[in-house]
Amino acid sequence: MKKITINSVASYAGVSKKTVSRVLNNEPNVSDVTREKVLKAFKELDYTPNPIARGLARNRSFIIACLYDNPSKSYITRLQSGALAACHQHGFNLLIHPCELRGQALLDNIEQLLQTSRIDGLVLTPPFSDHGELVAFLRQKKVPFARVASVKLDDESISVRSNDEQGAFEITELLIELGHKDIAFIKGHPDHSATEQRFNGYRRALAEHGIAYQEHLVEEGNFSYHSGADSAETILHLDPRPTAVFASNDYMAAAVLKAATQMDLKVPDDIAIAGFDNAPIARHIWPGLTTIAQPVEEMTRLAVEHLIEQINQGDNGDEEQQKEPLQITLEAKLICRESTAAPKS
Amino acid sequence: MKKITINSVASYAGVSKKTVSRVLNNEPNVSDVTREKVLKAFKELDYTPNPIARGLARNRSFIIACLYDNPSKSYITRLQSGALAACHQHGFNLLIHPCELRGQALLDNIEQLLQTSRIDGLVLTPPFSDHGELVAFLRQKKVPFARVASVKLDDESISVRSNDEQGAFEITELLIELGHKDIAFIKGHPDHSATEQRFNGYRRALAEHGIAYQEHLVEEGNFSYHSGADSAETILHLDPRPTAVFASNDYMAAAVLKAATQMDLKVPDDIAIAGFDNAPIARHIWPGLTTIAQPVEEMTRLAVEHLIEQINQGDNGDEEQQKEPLQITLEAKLICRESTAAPKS
DNA sequence: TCCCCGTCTGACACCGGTGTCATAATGTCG
DNA sequence: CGACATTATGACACCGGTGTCAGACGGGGA
Repeated sequence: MKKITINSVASYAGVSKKTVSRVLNNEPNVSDVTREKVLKAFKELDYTPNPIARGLARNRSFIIACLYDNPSKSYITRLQSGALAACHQHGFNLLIHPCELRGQALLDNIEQLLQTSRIDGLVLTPPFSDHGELVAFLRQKKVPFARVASVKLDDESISVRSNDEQGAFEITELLIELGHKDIAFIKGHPDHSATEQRFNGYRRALAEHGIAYQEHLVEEGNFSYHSGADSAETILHLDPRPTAVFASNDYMAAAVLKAATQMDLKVPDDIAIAGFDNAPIARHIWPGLTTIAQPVEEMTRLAVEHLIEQINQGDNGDEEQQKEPLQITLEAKLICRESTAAPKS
Repeated sequence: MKKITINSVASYAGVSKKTVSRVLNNEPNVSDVTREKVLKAFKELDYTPNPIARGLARNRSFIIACLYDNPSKSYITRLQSGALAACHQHGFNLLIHPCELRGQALLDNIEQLLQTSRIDGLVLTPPFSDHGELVAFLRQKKVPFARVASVKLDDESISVRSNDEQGAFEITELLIELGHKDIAFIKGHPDHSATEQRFNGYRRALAEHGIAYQEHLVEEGNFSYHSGADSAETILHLDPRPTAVFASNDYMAAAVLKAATQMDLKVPDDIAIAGFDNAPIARHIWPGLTTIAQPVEEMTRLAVEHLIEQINQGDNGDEEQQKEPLQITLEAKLICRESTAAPKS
């Protein structure tokens, strides 16, 4: 099996390289007859253009990278799967790039990534989506990027999110309507902008239902299971004990559930528990966790789709013709499982 | 900021392109003085070679792809993280390629991947590691590949595994030594070769301890939580009920735990449960699951490391000089948590 | 001194595509 | 029917590196 290049195709079809290239890229000014000849040659020789050569000539790699630093494996794989779907649809490939937000040298790390892999664009996922320095850096370098689940909308870049504040509001409201008044809250990681959003939703629900905010019911977490366990330790030993706990994600909620079970508390009768994200664990434990499901795949898919669009159009001479800042908000969905019910008394 | 190419460096250092290239690739026959001049130019111009151009000239992409089809998110991310570690260390990048084993066109899918991304090598993870057709296909196409956790060792390709049979043996033996005699078993996905290995370990432990194998205690699963739930349904309603359940992975074990809890059975007193893999869920639930921890990252890291070595040496003229079939087996570790204890009576 | 040989270096073609431009063929209008 | 615009096509340089080969240089043996 010998290699089929554009030259083979050209001589087989009896035309020049350039004409073959025209057909490949759907350029105008190719007669129907010629086009047919070339297409036939493609098929008969089973030709696939070499993306590397293409990349060199057009200064493109057809690769985008996905940045993340997230403790939740399921979140990561959902991001990846959404990104991949969009990539494959447009002939792109995806590079994954986990890296630490707090690393002493995030920007250096990214710079090196850009240098060594020549990616065409970047998808920022939490907690990078709202990292001001990084965003500024990418803008200055003119690297196309899109943000997933970012909060700070600056009207200049692609951003796809879901409404965390509203989700947290709804789940808190659910607890309130079940009759809970003392609802503890476990915050997420301070670097994630979702953390503040979810906290805000919690407070707004309390406020709208005339329930006083009690600071001692709020614990600092960081989205990890471990931090949830620590917070649970404090919350479950309060006197009086709150009748419900709303944790900013499912891992922390699972930790609360485990701690409660170990203390022989019945969930949801003795204490109701709610989480956020609809991670697999939410339905793998008993009782299943009431939580909020976000369309993570879809968010990422859309973000990447628009990113690729931007990359491709930046490629045309038209240059910046369309400063169309795409900002999309998708709906999150409340999922009720067994971990929430009315308080006992 | 203008682009720095090999030409800029060459003229800055006052040498030819080719000499710069020699320095870049650590080729011999460059005088120390010249080398210093070029290295100085690298630093002062802050030069990074363009991997795409390099790739075109040497017919390499410096990218390898990781194939998987696995329901366990944590397993996937562990694979990825091990593969990435090795890739980054050697200046490679990683492409992820989830795809369905059962797809009508696995080989077409892979062929397309090879065509469109020109990857330098492939990492096969379960269940692809033992996919005979795929392996034959890759050999025929002369695509370098390495296998993670494969069972069929054919002495011709790189393969890094851990001993599943032994792990399953140990965990079964643990249950037996605790006093269990009726130990149910839930099999994994039939396409995964680990499934048979784990089953074999279970049977060997029974045999070595003089316990008769009871076919009705064995259920067919497929590694998914859902299949675990189905199997649990059957097993927990057997009369007499077995005193222990060993599931082929932690998700299925978690499903058994959930089902048992819903039936008001106490774990481990009424029924002991063991899993496999040490997935996060094993320690996120109560009681924590006794399980087997495999060094998945390390396995993948080693596999990729040797894959890259093979790729790089195949690049030299030496051609196949070293038919060194690398097959490594790493240790798995038994982790005891609260889900196992002696039977009640 | 001459010849041979190993070391060091650069000119040049090449990898497999794309961009630019010139030119030929065709159509359109006054 | 000639002037000119438009479409179709190919020659050639170019992207940024690497491989091949020839030539310059210096040292050692005859």
